Amino acid sequence: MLADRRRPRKAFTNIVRFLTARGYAEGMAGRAVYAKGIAKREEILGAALAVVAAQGYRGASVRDIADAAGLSPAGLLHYFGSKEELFVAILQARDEHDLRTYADQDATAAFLAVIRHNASVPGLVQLYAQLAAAAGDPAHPAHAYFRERTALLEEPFRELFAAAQERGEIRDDVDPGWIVRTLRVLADGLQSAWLVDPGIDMPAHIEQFLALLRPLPATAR
Amino acid sequence: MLADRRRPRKAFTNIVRFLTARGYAEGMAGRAVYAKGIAKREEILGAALAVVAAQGYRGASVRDIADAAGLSPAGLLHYFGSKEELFVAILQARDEHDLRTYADQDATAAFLAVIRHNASVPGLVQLYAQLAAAAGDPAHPAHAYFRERTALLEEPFRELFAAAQERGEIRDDVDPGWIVRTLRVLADGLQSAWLVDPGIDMPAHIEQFLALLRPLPATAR
DNA sequence: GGCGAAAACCGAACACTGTTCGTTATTCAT
DNA sequence: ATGAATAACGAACAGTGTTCGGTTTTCGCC
Repeated sequence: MLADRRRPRKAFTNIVRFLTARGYAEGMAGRAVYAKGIAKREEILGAALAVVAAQGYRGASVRDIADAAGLSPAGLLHYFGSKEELFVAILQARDEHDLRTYADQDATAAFLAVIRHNASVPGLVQLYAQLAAAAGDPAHPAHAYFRERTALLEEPFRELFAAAQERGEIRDDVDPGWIVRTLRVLADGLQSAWLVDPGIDMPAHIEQFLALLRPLPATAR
Repeated sequence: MLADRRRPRKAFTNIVRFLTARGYAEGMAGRAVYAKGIAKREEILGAALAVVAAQGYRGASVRDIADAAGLSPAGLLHYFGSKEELFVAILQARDEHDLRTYADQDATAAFLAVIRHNASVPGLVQLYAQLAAAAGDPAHPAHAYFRERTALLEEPFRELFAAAQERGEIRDDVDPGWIVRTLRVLADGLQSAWLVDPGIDMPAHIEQFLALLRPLPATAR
């Protein structure tokens, strides 16, 4: 019953397992089943991201992406039901990659690492920001995606911060749910702002916020 | 030379004056000069917002908006050079309205009042979130708009928070620039998140953040 | 190893998008 | 009342995402 007092580690391994088991990740990758199809699907995702990075979200048409992937528009739509679903699939692939890459790190360290890495892939950030806004429409595929993703990611983070509170590492007069939501909303907003003004130092900004959460110096001095 | 120690009031009056003088507000409202034209321009703005509120951002075509305003698409484009500029003009009109409405209030109170009011106009929030994301593209009209708006609004807020720090009302170990940027980014991100999950209490969330800025109880107890 | 069902893929068409252009009708200062 | 600028339109345009019927390719199974 005594709480584990060691530093939190491998925070996301259970999420990764849950996601892959659920088919959220590359397992049920749409309608691709043949070996060639699976490879092509991956190629399309890469081509789409490259086109977005090169021409921006606005300038990325299905025809452009299909050309870049060596495919006709109709051939592309065979894998992803629509352009919107293709874009969502890119974000899902990114999630899966990030989870696998940072699964064995401390939660906040992984969070900061992702943010730091994002600054090197503006095309992806642009796509994310655009879809996060479009997710406001319940009919948009991104809506369900963001709802699921948020619920899935916030839960373990909440527990981690609650544990950190009990350990006395962060102030105990703030709700862990509020912290997690703030971090998410702050990160999303920062990325949108960073696209407009690349001078913004996203990791430093987040770290400043985390510093605000440190406990009051009542017992410290 | 002694600083005014009263509570901050009428925080935005100078901004309003600056904006209107610059033509940012309804003064240089595009190409409308005749009485009928000015009225029609206003009608289009209202119709566009109504269509967005009713059909969502995605479902709001130029033809729909033109119909709602009793105009042909070409007639509409006479006032606003493009659909994107029309949407930016809606946000500008909103800014102007908000500034006039809350100009005589305390800055943070006005900020919270705007957020609170936004929860009653989801169409407008959706439009704002969408354009804030699109502003990442330097070629998009929203880019220049958001850059100007950010610079214009953050400056006085920064000074207000710096003054509040000197008055000892908020912790002095955080950069006022960071506070202001965080508030903006937090508000923007919250609105996007609220569109996905309307259960979020935006004003309460912001107030929680402001509470974190209150000075440490070093002298208090 | 060839059969056949399913997947992969395409060409052509479709409805719709935002925008341009030439032209006509209306406004309003002089 | 005149005339130059504004207001407004119809028609056309290139481009969009998507659908559909059909052909080619893959690959497990007998």
